[in-house]
Amino acid sequence: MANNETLLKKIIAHSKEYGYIFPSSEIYDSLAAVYDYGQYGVELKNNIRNYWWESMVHYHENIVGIDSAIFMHPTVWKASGHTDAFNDIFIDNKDSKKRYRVDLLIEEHIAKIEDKILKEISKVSQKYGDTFDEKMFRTTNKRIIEYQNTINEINKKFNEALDKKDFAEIKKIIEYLGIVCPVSGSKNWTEPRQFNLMFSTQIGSTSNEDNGLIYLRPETAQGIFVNFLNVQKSGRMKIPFGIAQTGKAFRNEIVARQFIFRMREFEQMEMQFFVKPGTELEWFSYWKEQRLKWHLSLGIPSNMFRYHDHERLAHYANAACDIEFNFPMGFKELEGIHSRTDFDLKSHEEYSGKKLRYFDNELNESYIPYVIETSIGLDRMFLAILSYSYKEEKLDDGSERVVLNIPSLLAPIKVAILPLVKKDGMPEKAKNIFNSIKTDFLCQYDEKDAIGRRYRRQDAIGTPYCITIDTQTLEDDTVTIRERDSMKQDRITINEISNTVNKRIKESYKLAC
RNA sequence: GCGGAAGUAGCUCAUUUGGCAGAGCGAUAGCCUUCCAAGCUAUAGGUGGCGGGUUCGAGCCCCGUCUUCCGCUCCA
Repeated sequence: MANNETLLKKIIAHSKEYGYIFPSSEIYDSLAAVYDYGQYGVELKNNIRNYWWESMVHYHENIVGIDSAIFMHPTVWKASGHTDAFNDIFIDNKDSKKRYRVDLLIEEHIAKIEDKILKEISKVSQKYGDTFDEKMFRTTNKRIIEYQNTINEINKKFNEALDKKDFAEIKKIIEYLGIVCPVSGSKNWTEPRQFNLMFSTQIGSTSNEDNGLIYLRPETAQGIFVNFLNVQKSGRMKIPFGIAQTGKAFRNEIVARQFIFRMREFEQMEMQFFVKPGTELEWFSYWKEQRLKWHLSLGIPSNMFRYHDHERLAHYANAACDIEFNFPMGFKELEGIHSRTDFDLKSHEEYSGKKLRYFDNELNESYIPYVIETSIGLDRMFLAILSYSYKEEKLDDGSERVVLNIPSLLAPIKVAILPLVKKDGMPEKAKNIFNSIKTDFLCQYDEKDAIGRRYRRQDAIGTPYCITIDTQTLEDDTVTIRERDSMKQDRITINEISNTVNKRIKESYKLAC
């Protein structure tokens, strides 16, 4: 564990030193849990996004992409459940330092009372056997009626306080009920507090009641759902079909840490797949499998990944699974695959009053499609690639090197062009080569310092191929091509550079569809 | 948000009763070098996180604040 902690630290330091990731607004002491991508970071990030986009949108004729706005009508978030679900009220126990969701504390308390009712019932039902009438008993037994009244009373008071956002009243209820912290056993509570997980801002001219209060989207999925009909009709899409989107999302995390794993501003790559009701679980397992294949296609070993099936499901799902990656902090969620049922479209139908249905010619009827969601964090994928790639190697000659074994398809710089020495016309020759292949790959020219040191520099930023120009190049137009991982060199002609690099990159991954 | 540790050059770290702020690596320019870091010369780079206080004098002591790291509740 200690090793893994230092590994993450090393990756963070390496990212900063070599232009991958910088803390946001660093000269002003940074902004917590916000990061900027540097000159190599942006290339890697773009390459990951492109690979995802091509695998999802270009290689599937029944999946199309969109790019919806970050600003959305505020009602979208009422319909999605975010306005309520992401506005939980928390309370801290001062002794155990534990934080609890107030509604869950109350729920637990109510569950205890319900337990008492059930005990009463089972006691009596054993006595009377088959002739026992539970309904009758519930409505007539004095004790049960009392319990039930208590429950109703708590619910009523709590909901009233919630509606009014009356935090003082909420605290009173908790104190009145004598709820104790399960850990410390004390009733030493802080004031209840609200953590709004959505960022809000003002927009001038919306017509809603809150004076133009709108939110930055906490997920990109809703942009897909509200455009479901637009895309389906304009694209003449037939079920099953998918809509994909990548883009920024924003969440005001209570605790945002672990580098770019959990940021306030992050980027998602989501695909919502619309299917016939009743077929959703088949499609769920299909996409579960497909998405893992996509990860493995990059050549990262399969033991770095694992599935994690959800036991407790979110309000909108009837099946859910994470693909977890073995980050330096351990196995953590990288991608989620959810069977979202018809929750979102149905809810948008209710709130918007617009029919969001699909007419199925085979069945000769219309229905609200069910949805399978694949949702991956781009920044998390970035961190996965980086933490898999970062290696400190001890070489045979006793020296050490730090290398990023980034899958070459995703590497920021693909080719470095290096004159062996800075004289005898080698720099000029090298610049000619640079100019002739710069339209094929992102290249970098470097003539400073000894050749070995330049190789190490390229290793450190993860450049898979180095082309070196030497005396022989001047005689017969051949160069050496050096592989980052093996450090082996081959001699090829200048004309072969593009094809060779292309071929080797293609061989390094299995096309994912 | 709460508790614990830390913050000195781009990076890693020195600088002790409180007395002129330093080194290595890196960077830049040049020299030397014909294939895997650590050859030579020169140069740049610091209001010691920031703000206040104590003191003749603060990087060091005190207070506040910000940021980062480590532990606790949600999520992609």
